[in-house]
Amino acid sequence: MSEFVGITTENVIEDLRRADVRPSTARIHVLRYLLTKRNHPTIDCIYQALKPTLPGLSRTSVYNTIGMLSRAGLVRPLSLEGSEMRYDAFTEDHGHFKCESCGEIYDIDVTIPGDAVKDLDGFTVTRRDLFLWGTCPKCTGKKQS
Amino acid sequence: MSEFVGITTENVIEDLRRADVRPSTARIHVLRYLLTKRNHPTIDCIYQALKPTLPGLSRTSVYNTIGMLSRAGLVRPLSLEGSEMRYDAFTEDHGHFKCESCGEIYDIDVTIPGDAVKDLDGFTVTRRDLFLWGTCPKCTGKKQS
DNA sequence: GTTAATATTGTAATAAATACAAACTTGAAG
DNA sequence: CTTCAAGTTTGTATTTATTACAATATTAAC
Repeated sequence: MSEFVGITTENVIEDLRRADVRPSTARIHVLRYLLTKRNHPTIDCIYQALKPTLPGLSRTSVYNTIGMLSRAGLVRPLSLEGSEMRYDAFTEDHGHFKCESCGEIYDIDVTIPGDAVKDLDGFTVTRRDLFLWGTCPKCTGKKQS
Repeated sequence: MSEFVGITTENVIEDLRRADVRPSTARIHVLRYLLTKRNHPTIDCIYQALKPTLPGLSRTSVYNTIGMLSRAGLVRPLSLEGSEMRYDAFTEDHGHFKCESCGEIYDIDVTIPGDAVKDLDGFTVTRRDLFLWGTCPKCTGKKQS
């Protein structure tokens, strides 16, 4: 059924249960969407994508669902531009690159050594993100040709 | 005149001229505000703070001014939450910590080694930011007492 | 001072996010 | 199977950040 091996509806329900989130229809579909398409969608992206499958879906529901999934730690919000929030089902530590030409967002591997961040005595860090902006290879290629 | 040594109105005008930005009243006041108070204000903070001094100031002007200063590289926008953009006159490479308890934003020293970010062949990076979220020492203290 | 170029104002429009009450689901207990 | 209470979802209304734009004002070179 799933486009990707290992991400079946059953798996998604399992994920939800493990995080103590009741596996309702909306939640299953939203999380499944985020896990299969890993394109950092906005609320509206998710809404538009799921509308055909779930005709009764409302934008507010997507907000609620995403809020629930974020609180449960299954999804992490990222604020790259300040206007439209984006969401990522991939919660392991990694960075994000936003191409200023095409708008595409890429996950990037980051290993920040402990001594890179100084003078943080007394601070408790619960979440971190390295954001990079610039031009992606695709767009660099286009400009040159 | 200035609350801080070294940031006089003349200095600010100099900064603007060097960046090829005409030193108009609004621009001088906004940049001077950002350079002296380094509190990552929102557009509305700046507007409210400067209103008494510049009675005719409009919110739109602050947007325009900040837009100009950003394009000129004198100010850098940071998106920490996705709803309200924040701005920083400090454009050297550094990170940001947002306290989830009191909302305060702290500048943090960061030295990210070249090899910390992998697989970025072909990407041109023009801007980067390490964001940290968590609890600041002040709030940690409050909770314990 | 005049003039042309540039900045600013203020209103109106757009769009994201939240609040909330009414309607609907869900799943366990009788 | 039916009922009930708890939890979800909907859809409208509201709030708030941001942008668009035309009218007005300011700036700086001549």
